[in-house]
Amino acid sequence: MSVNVFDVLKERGFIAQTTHEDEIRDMLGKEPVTFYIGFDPTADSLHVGHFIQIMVMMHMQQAGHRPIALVGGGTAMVGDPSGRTDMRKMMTIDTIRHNAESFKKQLSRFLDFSEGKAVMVNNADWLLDLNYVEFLREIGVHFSVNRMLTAECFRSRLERGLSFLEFNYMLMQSYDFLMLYRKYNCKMQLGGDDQWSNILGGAELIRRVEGGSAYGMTFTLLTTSEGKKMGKTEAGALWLDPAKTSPYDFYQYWRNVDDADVMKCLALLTFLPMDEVRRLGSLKDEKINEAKKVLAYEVTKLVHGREEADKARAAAEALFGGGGAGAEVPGSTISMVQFRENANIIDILLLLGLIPSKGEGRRLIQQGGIYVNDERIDDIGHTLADNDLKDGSLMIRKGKKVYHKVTVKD
RNA sequence: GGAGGAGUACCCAAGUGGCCAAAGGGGGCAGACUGUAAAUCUGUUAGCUCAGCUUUCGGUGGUUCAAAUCCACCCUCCUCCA
Repeated sequence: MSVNVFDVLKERGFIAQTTHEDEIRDMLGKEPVTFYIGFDPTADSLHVGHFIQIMVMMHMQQAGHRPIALVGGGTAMVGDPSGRTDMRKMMTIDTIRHNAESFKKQLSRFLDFSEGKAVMVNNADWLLDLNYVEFLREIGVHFSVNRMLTAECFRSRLERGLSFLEFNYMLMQSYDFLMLYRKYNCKMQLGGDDQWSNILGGAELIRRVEGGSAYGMTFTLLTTSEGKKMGKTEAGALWLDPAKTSPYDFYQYWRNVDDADVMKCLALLTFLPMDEVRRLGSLKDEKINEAKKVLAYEVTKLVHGREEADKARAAAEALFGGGGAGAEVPGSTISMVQFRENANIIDILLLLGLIPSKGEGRRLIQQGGIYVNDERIDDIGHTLADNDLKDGSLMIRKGKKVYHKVTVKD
């Protein structure tokens, strides 16, 4: 092994906390290591927050280590209190099962699961059949409530309330680590920095029960320079599922990150060499737009593939760069009948889902935020006519950045 | 189980009979300025058949010409006691 993956992760800014920095570095440098990261299926798609963990797994796999992707079909039944200020809604078993399937599909796109190079497990397989008393006697005995309560993730919740259900989450996750240690000789657990206490719990459990050495490492959460969580949009999270967040929107999200966050995102979310990352990240003023284009393209390519990334980039250039009459511009197709029945500008905006209510539409127009074929609409009673169509389509723009191409077919 | 306290729009939070579709802040959206950035400034932020009407202040019912505001019951959360 030429370059130690630990150094790579460190240089790129992934690592937040480690249990034993030197030992971990040594181990990763001299032998293939089996490690795991857990993903609780709380939604039907992974999002960008998960993607950073996936990046880590890819880096590790490339360095010859073996990732275990754990889908938390069992732990999702309980809900992780870490990083939450309020109680989670309990999820139904069917929902969790469905989500777990989606997670599996998405994860298998990023890692090579052939020939045992990576493993996918679901902790429902061992958690759901546990016997309560046995579990308490075998595992529960090793946990000190006093100590757990001093953990940051519980302390914040003591003020707002913490159910016994959630309190057990740490034990379940610790048990996962123990199971994987026994079954796969899994020696490391990685995760987001909010997982630190849970990871420590597992590493300590293994040391106590098995006398073995287990390690943990956490990664920076993706936050903006102002400390806000990244990957959140008004519509919710930035999903990896193209049906939930279109590749175009995904591209645009990264195209529009703050100047201050460009370098961090390039390091964490692309495989570009660090020299290049540093070069792009140090660009100033409007030059930094080049870096943002690279970022948007590279991340979209990783998540959605080259073809989708090309399309997203072409659409962006057509719309913002005044380039060719964009082919892959986001939009929708309606029938001639629909077009004529909704000729009123507000009706068509509503039909296209660009506004949530007519009141919103009136406001937008009154404030000059709606354009049809690049002409500002200033009358809330404006109606579209057939000759607004150019080659059977027209372009509606809302604000500065939201483009929607309407194609009308018979 | 007992004693107190609280539940207001996307979030925080003011409002304790009419002047309340509800102050202020945050967030969002739009405009100006710009680099598809940030900061700043301005407007806006329940719905509709929009200078009028309808629905909204945990829920249900009541008092009143008039209720977010008063009364009754219920639900949820918090604190202290057991």
